Amino acid sequence: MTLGQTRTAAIPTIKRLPLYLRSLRDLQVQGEAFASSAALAKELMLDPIVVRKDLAITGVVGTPRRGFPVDALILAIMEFLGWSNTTDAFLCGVGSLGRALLGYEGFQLYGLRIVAAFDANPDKIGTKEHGVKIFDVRKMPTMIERMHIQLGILTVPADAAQSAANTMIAAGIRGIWNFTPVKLEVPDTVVIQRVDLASSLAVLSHRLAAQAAGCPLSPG
Amino acid sequence: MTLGQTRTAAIPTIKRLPLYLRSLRDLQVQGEAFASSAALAKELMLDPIVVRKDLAITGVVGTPRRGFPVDALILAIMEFLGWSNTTDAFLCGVGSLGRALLGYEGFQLYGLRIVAAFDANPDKIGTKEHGVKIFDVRKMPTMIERMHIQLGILTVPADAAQSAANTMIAAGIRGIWNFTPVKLEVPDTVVIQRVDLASSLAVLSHRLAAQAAGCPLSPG
DNA sequence: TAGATTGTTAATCGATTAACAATC
DNA sequence: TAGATTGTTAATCGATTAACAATC
Repeated sequence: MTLGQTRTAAIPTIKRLPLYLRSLRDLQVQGEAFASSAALAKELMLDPIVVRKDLAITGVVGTPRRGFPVDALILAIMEFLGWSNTTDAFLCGVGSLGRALLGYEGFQLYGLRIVAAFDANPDKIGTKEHGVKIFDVRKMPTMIERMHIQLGILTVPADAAQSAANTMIAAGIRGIWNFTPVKLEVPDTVVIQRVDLASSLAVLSHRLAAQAAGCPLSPG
Repeated sequence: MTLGQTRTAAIPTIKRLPLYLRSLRDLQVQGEAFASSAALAKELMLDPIVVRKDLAITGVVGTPRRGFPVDALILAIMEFLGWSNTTDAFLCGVGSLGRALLGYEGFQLYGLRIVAAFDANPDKIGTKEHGVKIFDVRKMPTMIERMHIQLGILTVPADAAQSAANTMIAAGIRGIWNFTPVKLEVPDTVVIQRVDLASSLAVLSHRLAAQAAGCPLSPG
């Protein structure tokens, strides 16, 4: 079944694509034209078979004895992820985490540009943070509509998360990158991706405990 | 095979434990003594079977018709994750992300306390951020040894990541929570857990693209 | 050509889901 | 007791790993 240009891919594969992208960009800077699955696998501590299977979804074919063309692969991965064309996003909640994300310059590599931030605190409204202007959160809906913003970054306190998400969605946001610990209830036309520090720390804590108990686990 | 107190558990299960913890704490505040797998599942949009299987690794048994005892379950999950006793951690790299983590009060719920921060910038050394003192990074090794710190939080720029990790490990750190995009090379006695924003954004981007192409995906 | 590397098809492994007996 | 909910055993599903033919 053909679904337009978007082929369905496994989540683990999609999570690895940015890792390849980073390695490939390093190789590109070093002037390498080709990268073998073995070389990429070694750098990322993966199996070469995983690399070949993952890269297959980009449609780029490698050549035996040489590997995969670096430039073409970078373009194909970015295209696949929709990172070729910059996506404009709004950030809601300029606390310490919100500020940190506004200051993160790496997002441009992922085709993401935070064009405005919003907060309820009058002291913050009208100021700038890392070059991004902070607006009154009450202006967010009209600005989302007017600028056709599709992606929202949610960095408000937990108790304001669901309400802010509702506002975003009502105004037409299609995806929310959720940095709060709240499980948002949203219509299934809206995509939610949560960054869960607690889950990450849980895995670390458990692996530390397992190590201490003398049972070395494989890297997760 | 008994491996001390630590039972081996699936990574997906471990990642879900903090979610249960959060829901259970809410229920505890509401005065609920018992929680059924169905109730927890509904709140977290999971299958009740998943909940029961996950909770089984804590050793807490539920009672038919009532569910699981909330208080006991909270304690058991925290114990399982090693969050009952506070873990002292050092943070290395007080950029915008480092500052954000220093300001995050939620960590105490996860048994984590950042007791000192380190940076190479003389302007930052000697100051405090969110109540945590910032020291010269050159003092980090001796302080790790003296205070028997086991956990390091890495928020330095990418090009300083491997070197800072080496320093931490040489001084006796056993686990690193890695917020840089660098794949660290470490001895396998050291546990690394990476928080990868790019992977998270990749999944979001891909799901948005899939939605746009008219093929709704199940939540990941 | 010989040999290394790709891409694909099959086998394994592990997590999720289903079915159902046990029990309060 | 009847009925709801647990816990376990089996079935399904999907990702990883292995095997190997194709090809430069």
